[in-house]
Amino acid sequence: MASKHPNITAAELKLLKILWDVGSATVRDVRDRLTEDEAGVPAYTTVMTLMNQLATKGVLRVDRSRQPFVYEAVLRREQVLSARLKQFLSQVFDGQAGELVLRLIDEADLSAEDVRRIEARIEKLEEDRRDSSSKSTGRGGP
Amino acid sequence: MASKHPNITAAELKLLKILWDVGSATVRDVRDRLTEDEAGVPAYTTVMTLMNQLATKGVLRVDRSRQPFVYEAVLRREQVLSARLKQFLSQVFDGQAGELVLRLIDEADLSAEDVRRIEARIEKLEEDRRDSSSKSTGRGGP
DNA sequence: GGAATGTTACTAGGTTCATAGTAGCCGTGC
DNA sequence: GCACGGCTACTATGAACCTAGTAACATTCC
Repeated sequence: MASKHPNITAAELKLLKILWDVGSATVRDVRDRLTEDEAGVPAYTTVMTLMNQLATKGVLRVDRSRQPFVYEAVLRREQVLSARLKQFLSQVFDGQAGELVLRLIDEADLSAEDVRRIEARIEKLEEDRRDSSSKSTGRGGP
Repeated sequence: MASKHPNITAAELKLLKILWDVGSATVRDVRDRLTEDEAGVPAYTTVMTLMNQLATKGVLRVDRSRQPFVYEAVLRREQVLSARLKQFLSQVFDGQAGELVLRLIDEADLSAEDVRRIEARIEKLEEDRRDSSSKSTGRGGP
């Protein structure tokens, strides 16, 4: 059954990311791309189990007309990451996004490029807000 | 056994937050403060079990000289939230903090105050970086 | 001191999760 | 057509987690 926001576990997410990167892949393809992190690459059948779980949840689509089966992500990266972020934000930071951003600026090492982009985005956000409130404030005349 | 980064589960974190807020509390105090979310307030003994698990992990200290026992957080809010953030950042966003910040700016609804603070923090960060690179770039005059 | 009430210690059940094995199926190569 | 190699389906195990109950213990109030 396909829910719009299925619960995706950590191990599943790792596989899903690979699917997003390569577009579509077989179990073997995915397993080959798993970088050895701590505990080594999981067994072939473990990867298959996880991918089938994802398929059951409606996160992946399986093309069974090909042999071996070809898997492909149904949910877009954007959706999933946003849902995860939202959940994390409320669970850990009680929804206080401002706090989280400040902390990231302080603790994560942002590149100069990152900083530039963030500034631009903040600038844009403020402009948008000025524009949408200008009719009521009367500010911004000729 | 007290580890510096024990695994704190979602249910445990909820209790821990209360402890951070009130300083120290009994099982009953904590339970009384649990706001009814989805599934109602858990049983008294459930709260106790969780708090004892936290104590076992070294997250809480228990004063057993008082009756009922009084619990208090050992780990500071800062440490725990930072560790969680770090884990989330690497697990979901592959460590790309810039991406995460941009997404928050776009999707979370930041207050005007939030935006102000973020701007200031970014400004400060850039100043710091200018200062620390001025000796090598030769910029900044005699 | 004994009953009532609250607290703690211990135990347990049900769920999700990560991991993987085994048996059987299917197509290929000879 | 039959053996072999890879693939799939099904099943299993062990850990972590959330929840909670029961029984024993302490405290207090008469």
